Amino acid sequence: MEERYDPISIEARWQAFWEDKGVFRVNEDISKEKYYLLEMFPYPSGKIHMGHVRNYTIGDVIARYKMMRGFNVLHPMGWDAFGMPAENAAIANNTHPAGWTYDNIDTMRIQLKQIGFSYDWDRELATCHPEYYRWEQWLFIKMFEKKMVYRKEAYVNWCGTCQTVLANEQVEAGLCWRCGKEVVQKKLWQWFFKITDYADDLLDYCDQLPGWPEKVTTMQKNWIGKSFGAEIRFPIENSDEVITVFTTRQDTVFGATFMCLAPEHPLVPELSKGGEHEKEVLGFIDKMSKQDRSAKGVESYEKEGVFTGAFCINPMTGNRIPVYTANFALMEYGTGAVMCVPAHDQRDFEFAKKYGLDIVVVIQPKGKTLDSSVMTEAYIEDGVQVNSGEFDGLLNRKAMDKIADYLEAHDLGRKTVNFRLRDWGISRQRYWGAPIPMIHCEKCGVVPVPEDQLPVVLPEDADLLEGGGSPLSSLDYFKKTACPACGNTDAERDTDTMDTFVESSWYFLRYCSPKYDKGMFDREAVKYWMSVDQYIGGVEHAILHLLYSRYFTRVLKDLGFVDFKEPFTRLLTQGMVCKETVSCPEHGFLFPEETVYKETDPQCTKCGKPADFGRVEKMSKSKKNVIDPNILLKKYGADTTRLFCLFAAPPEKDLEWSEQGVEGGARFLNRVWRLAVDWIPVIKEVDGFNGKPSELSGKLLELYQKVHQTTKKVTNDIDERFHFNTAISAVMELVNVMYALFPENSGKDKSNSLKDLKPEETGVMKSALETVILLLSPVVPHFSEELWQALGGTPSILSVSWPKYNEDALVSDEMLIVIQVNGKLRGKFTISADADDDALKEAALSHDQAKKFIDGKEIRKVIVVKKKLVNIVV
RNA sequence: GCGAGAGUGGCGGAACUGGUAGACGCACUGGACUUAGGAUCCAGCUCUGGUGACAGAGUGGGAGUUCGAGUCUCCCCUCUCGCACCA
Repeated sequence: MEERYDPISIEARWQAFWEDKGVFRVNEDISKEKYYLLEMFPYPSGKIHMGHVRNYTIGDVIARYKMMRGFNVLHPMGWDAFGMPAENAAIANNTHPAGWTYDNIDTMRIQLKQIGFSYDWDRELATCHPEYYRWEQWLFIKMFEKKMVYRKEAYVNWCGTCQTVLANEQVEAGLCWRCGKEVVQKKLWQWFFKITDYADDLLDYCDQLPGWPEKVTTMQKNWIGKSFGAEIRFPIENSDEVITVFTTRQDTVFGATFMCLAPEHPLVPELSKGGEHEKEVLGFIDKMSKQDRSAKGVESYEKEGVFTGAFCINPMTGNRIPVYTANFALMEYGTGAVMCVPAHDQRDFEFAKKYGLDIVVVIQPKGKTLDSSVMTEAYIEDGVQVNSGEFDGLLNRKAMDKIADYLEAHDLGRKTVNFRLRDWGISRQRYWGAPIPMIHCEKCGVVPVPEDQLPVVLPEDADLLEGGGSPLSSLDYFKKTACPACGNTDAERDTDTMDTFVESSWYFLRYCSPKYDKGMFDREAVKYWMSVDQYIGGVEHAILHLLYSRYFTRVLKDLGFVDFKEPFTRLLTQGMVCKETVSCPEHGFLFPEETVYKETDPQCTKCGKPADFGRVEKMSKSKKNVIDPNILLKKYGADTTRLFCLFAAPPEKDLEWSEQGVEGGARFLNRVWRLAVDWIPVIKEVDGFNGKPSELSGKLLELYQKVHQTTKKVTNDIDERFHFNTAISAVMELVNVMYALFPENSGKDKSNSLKDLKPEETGVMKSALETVILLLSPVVPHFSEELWQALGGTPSILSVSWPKYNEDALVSDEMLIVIQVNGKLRGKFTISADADDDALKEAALSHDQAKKFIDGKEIRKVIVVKKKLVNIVV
C-alpha cells in the first residue's frame, strides 16, 4: 500500500475489478431477500452534473449497505432518451437526435462508472431503443382495446411560424420562445389516457404510502383535487338547451344572479348567434384564444367578459339571469360554466360590480345582517340561509345536503364530485419520440397496428425541419401504409409521437427483465423484484412522473399483468445542489473558471473588474454557478466527491457547494489513510479483539465501547433515517478517539511508538480500524476496498458482512449523572451503573457544586430520572 | 389566497421518545514539528462580565404546559417550496 493516498490510481483499479468480477450483476434468487433500489434515470443531456452525482451517491450508499446486509440488490441504470433537447441540439448542430443522444449516453456512462456506482450494467436500457418502445406501443394498443385511451379534439399552444405545438413552459408572454412570434390556441385531434378513471384510487392510496414524504403525497392530492358538490342544470330561455354548472356551494344557488361560460364553451357562439352581441362575443373569443395560458392563471388578471344576449333560468328561484362569457371561467375545470353568486364569491363579486349585476345575499353571518348595497367584498364564510325559500333559517352547511337532495328529487341536478386532474394528453407533434402505433383509414377509422408488426420504428434517417416541426408527416414511406383491417393502401399512420413521460412511467418494470422479448417484462422476474423498495430522485418529479407511474401500474394491474398497484414502496426526494452566483457588472453571470479571487473578493477574468456575489441558487447553466463533476473527479477523486455530497447536508435538504467542504472531506480520508499506514504493519497479522469488555480497562475500554456505539449509530443512521451526514460524523469521532489513544503516535516522529504493544491493544485497534473501513465502505468504496485489502482482507469488501455491535459493549459500569437545581445545570458526577434512585439523590445532594445552590434553601422536591439526571427543586 | 416545510454560533449542520444546546466539519486563533509550510499533530472557539475559577443570557418574537422546552400547545414575524381566477 502506498504511503500517500492517491485516489486516481486506486479508483480506476477497483472499478476494473468490480467490472471484471461482475460484482453488481444480479439474478432472481429465491434463497435471498431481494431489495430493489432505484434512482430516477437521467436524461442524456450531455454530461453528468452535480445533481446526478448527489442523487446517485445517495442511492449507491443504500445499495452497497444493503448488499453487505446480505440482500440480493437490484440496482439498475438507464436513459430517459427521448425528448426535445435532442431535437433542438440536432437542429442547432445540423446532426441527428439519435447520434447526439447515443454520444451523450456513452459519455455519461463512462462518467457514472468513474464515480464507482454499483450498477448492474447488464440491465442498462435506453427508452429510444425500438426494443424498449415496442412494448410501450404494444401496451398502448391493449389500452386502446380496453378503451383506456381515446382521441379527442383539444386545445394546444400552437406556433404557426414553427408549425409546432409548444409546451406551456415554452410560451413566454404569449410569444414563441424560439421565433418570438405570436402563439395561438389551436384545436388538434390528440390521444388521451383516461387517467381520470383512476383519480379516486390514486387519491385514496396517497394515505397508504407511509414510505413517501408527506409533502409529495399532499402535492399529489392537491393535484388530483377532489371536490364535493353538485351539478345544477339551468335551462336557457327560449331554447331546448341547458347549461350545466358544477358548484361546491349549492347552498348559495338562490343567490346566483348571472352565469359565466368559458370563452371556449361550445354554447357561447350559439347563444349569441344572430343577436346584437354576436360581433362583440366573437371578438372576445378570438382575443382569448390568442392569450397566453400562463397569463390567464394570474389572480390579479383583470376580470372581464361580455354579455351573450341570452338568459337562463335559475331553477330554484325561477328568475331569468343573464349569460356572460368571461375570462375567469375555465373550460378545463368542471363543466366550463359557472353559476355566479356575487354575494358569496369574491371573483363573482368583482365581476358583478364591474358590470352592474344584481347582488343577492343568501347567507347571513350569525349576529350580523349583510346589506348587498354596501358590501365591499363577498361574504364567503358560513352562516344561516336567507332568501332561500323553504331552506331559510338552516345553517348553510346543513342546507348544502338538503338542497342537493332537493335538486336530485326534482331532476334539476345531482350530487357529484369533481376532479382537478384531467386526462393525460400524450400526442406530441414532435419527431424524437415513440411513434403512436395507430393507422387512420378512410373506411375503417382508427385501426391499431397489428401486434406482429410492432415496433413501429421511428425512421432514423429523417431530416429535421428548420423550424422544429415533426418531419414524420412529410415522410411518405413512413406515413403511407395499408389498412390492417381492409387492406386499403391509402391509409396513413399517426405521425405524432408519445409524450416522453410515457416511457418513464414503466421503465422500472423493464429493468426486471430488460432483454425479455416476449412481452413488456417477464412476469416471474417482476414478481420477484417489484415493488421498488426505495426510489430516489428530485422533488421536481413529485407530481407528474410519480403520478403517471402509479397510474400505469394500476392500468397494468387491471389488464392482469401485475398484481400490485403501487410501484414505489419508499420514496426519498433529495434536495438541490446550490451555489452562490457571481456576476460582473459588465459581463453578467460568471462561470467559476471566469472568476479569480483577490483575498475573498471575486474578480472577473475578462475585464479585471470586481465582481459581486449573488444569491445562493440551484446550479444551472443560465446562472453559470455550476461545478463540473469531472473537475472534482480529477482533482479529488470519486470518493472525496461522494463523501462531500453526503456529509454537507442531509439528503432531503438543499446542499450548498463549498470548496472548503470538499477539502475537509479529502483531509478526513487522508487522516484515515495515515492511521492505516501507521497501524497496518503492527496489526495486519493479529486477530481482532474477541474477548469480553471486562478484560479491558481505561482508554482501551473506551475505544472498544466507541467502536460499538459508532457501529450502532451508523447502522441506524443509514438504515432508518438516511442521515448519512451524521453517520459520517460518527465515524470521524471514532477516528479521533483512535488518534487520541496513542498520542505518542501523533506528529512526525513515531519511529518507536508502536512497539511493545499488548495483545489486547493491537486486537482492539485492529477491530477499530476494520470497523472504520467497513462503516465507510458504502460511502467511499474504492478507498475502503484498498484499505481492506491492505489489512489482509479478501476483496470485494461487499462480500464482507456489515459489522455487528455488541449490546454488552454499550453498557458501561459507570454512568454520568447530571445535577440540575431548578432545571439549571449545576454539576455532574459519575456513579456505579447499578446505583439506585436513592443513591443518585443522595450523591446529588451532597455534591459540592450543587450544595452552593441548595444551601440555605428549602428543598421542595427532588426528581430523579433513571441513569440520567437529578433535578433538585428549591 | 390555499397547502406543506423551515428559522439553532462567523458558516454547513448535530441534539432518537421533553432531560448536559452547539456533536462532526469548515473558517478563525494560539502552540508543536519544521529551512519552509497553504502539509501534519495538539489546543481554543455562542454571547456578555471577570486575569481567573465562575456568573448571567441564549435555539425568529411573545405567551403557556412542565421539576425541566430547540423539542409540546396557542398567537405573531420571516423565509423556502408546491398549487393557484378550481366555481
